[in-house]
Amino acid sequence: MTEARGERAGRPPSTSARAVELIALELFGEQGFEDTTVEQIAERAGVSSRTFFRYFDSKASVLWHQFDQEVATLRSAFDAVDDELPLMEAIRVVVVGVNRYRAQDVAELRARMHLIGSVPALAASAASRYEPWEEAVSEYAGRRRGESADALVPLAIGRTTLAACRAAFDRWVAVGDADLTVYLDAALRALATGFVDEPH
Amino acid sequence: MTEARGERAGRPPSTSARAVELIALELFGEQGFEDTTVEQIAERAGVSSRTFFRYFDSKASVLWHQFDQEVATLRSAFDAVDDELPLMEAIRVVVVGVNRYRAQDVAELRARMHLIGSVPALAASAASRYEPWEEAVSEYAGRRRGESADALVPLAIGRTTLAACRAAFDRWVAVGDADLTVYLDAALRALATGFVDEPH
DNA sequence: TTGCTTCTGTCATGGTGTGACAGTATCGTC
DNA sequence: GACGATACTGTCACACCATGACAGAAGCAA
Repeated sequence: MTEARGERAGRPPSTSARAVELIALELFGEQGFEDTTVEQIAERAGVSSRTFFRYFDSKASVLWHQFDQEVATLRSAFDAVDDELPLMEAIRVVVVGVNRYRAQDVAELRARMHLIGSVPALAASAASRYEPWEEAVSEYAGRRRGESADALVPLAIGRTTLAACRAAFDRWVAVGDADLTVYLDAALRALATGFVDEPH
Repeated sequence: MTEARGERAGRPPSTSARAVELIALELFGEQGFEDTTVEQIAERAGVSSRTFFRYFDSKASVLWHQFDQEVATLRSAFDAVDDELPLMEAIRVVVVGVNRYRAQDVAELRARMHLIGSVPALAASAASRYEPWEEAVSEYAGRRRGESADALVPLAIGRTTLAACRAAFDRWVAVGDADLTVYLDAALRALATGFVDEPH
């Protein structure tokens, strides 16, 4: 009978996932990912390490907290895109559009992507984190092509789209002379042409 | 001065990486990857768990022992391929050719790929293991296009080629009604066309 | 036998991640 | 204000992975 709850109940959380995330990013930047223990993060956040693992599944999960939420954005963008566009063009428009980060977030994004790219343990965790993102693309491709998202080509489209975007991210982190969207657009255009040898 | 060694020296190994690998695969099949401890593998192999970690970097590394050696095969195949072929066609020919596994190895390959696809910890380890494979493709693409392998497009070609192959592998493991090379060929042909919507 | 080399086991240790359980802080209700 | 329900927290114990240090074992060559 006590179903409908007004606002909240029980003891309020000591902190928030976002706050812990920022502390973790700070420590990772100071002394590296491997040399930072969960206990250090928890201590600076004012909680026990046991509580850290209630906020995040693993030490690596901290880096993906923001990203996980962006998959929903991606899905809704696919729902809104014009289906008159050729398939790969629609995907490019959606992906580039979703990645127009606000200027204030660029520094944090860059730090995060740099860590993911340079720390083996984080690169390893990437695969499972990117999976929902890939699936969103595969499902759109399947819908457009009238097949299951599990079919070979939709699956390949999801995977290769992510692969092209990761290449763009890596180049952007390494060079960074232009906006991220420029790199993404170039990589996805190349993918859509099948990487033809440009006649010069 | 004791440089040139005849055959061998020192205490001979108790076992071999290959023998430990087969034991591990057996145990993983029986009771799953997570529920198999390194100590169990080592015990059945007649060594201590410390010695296991001298044979393999980690528990997951066992699954990649064979794969690591195939990258050399891939590289030499790229050296031998006809450069007159269009770039993506050459890549397809090389990759499909390298994957013509002998019939006797198919069962083991399938078991391995199934584990890699279904166990999160193994999927996570995949990224770092595939990296040299991707690089081999990127280097060939860079050579053919007259750019660095680190440039955006060669990097994207390496990553997307692997992504397409992984899609083929997954479908082959799930369905498996035809030869692996059929799936690889189809995925790489689709990639080379930029996933155009087939007119029917 | 001696010395060198290579592989091995034992021991100790640090770190991740989880289950069990009790404690604490807030709610709504009487 | 006392009460129970709820949600979060800390402490404790534990299994497992992975690594460094060190000594012992087993082969070769002189």
